[in-house]
Amino acid sequence: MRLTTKGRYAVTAMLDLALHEGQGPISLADISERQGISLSYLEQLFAKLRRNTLVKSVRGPGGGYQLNHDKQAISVAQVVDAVNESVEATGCARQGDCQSGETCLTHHLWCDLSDQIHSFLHGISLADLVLRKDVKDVANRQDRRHGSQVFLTTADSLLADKAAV
Amino acid sequence: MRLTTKGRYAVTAMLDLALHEGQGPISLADISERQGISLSYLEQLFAKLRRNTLVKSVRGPGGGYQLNHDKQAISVAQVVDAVNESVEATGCARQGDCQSGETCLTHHLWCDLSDQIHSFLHGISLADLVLRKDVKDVANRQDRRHGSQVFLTTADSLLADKAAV
DNA sequence: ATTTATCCGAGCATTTAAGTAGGGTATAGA
DNA sequence: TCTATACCCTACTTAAATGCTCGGATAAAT
Repeated sequence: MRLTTKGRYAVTAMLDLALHEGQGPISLADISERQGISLSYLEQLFAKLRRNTLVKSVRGPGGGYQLNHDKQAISVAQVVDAVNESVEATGCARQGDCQSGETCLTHHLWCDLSDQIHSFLHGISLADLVLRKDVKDVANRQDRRHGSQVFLTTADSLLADKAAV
Repeated sequence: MRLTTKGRYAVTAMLDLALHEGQGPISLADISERQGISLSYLEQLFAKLRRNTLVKSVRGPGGGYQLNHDKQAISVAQVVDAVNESVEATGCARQGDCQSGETCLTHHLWCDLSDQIHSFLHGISLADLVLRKDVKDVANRQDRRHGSQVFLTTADSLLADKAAV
């Protein structure tokens, strides 16, 4: 099992798409600038996300990427899985043949751990993240800094202004 | 974050010690044979476990390793930590400076995940594992195969015999 | 036609895991 | 005292993955 910037980048980029939903296709250049991720690396990640039908692309000027499903229907676990970062703690892919064909001493422990992690990440959708206060705060900071027009509710604006002071 | 055979080996080896507690020092050669782990690699892992005072060693013939604390007092999390496999999902070690000094969009998500994993692994002690049926079954199979005398309760013997048929 | 963007593949530096190799040192027992 | 056993330690090797870069191709809007 491993969780590195690869999976974190993927989730961050997908969340960026979710945050700017309704603004048409979002280019990778925008995401790269806002989230501080290398453009070429983003391309590779989005190739996998597209193959897993999590996003759809529009080519040409004004093009970019959009979520292919509803925010609520995309879980963090799906995104992490899509870029090949398995959230699987066993070494035998749950087969139980960890020790030369037989079950190793700690097999079930790692199965339990895998279940924990998977159900945790599966229970969080992009929509859930968009609603979180800490996410909103960071998103507003990023949008202000990179000159994107954001659609804030009055309440959100007041909160953001307060946070900025 | 990463969890590979390194951390799994460490927990498996520590559990082997816990299972054979009261039989004097256990040699790494025994653990190597029972658990199918390279002897030299075990030596490296136990160097770290010893530096973290999780085990104590006895040198010379008849020597080996023993748990340095009570089974109940050693958690899986401690063992994994000892071999430098941090169960930390953030890339900034919780500092919140993930994106060029500022907090990245998904920082809090990975903090939450880290908490989940850590509290799960912290809540499981070696004593807990020793009591599990699946662990007992594997341990009995291993001991029978490698000719070690095991101290079974009558109930355990019956269970093990049944399982062997 | 030119610009903007997604696509696609090759390649590369760095790190880590996992294991090998080959020394040593302490000690129980003959 | 000798010797076998076992811990101890350092250094190397192999393989794989991460996180990039670079160069180019294709599609579409101006």
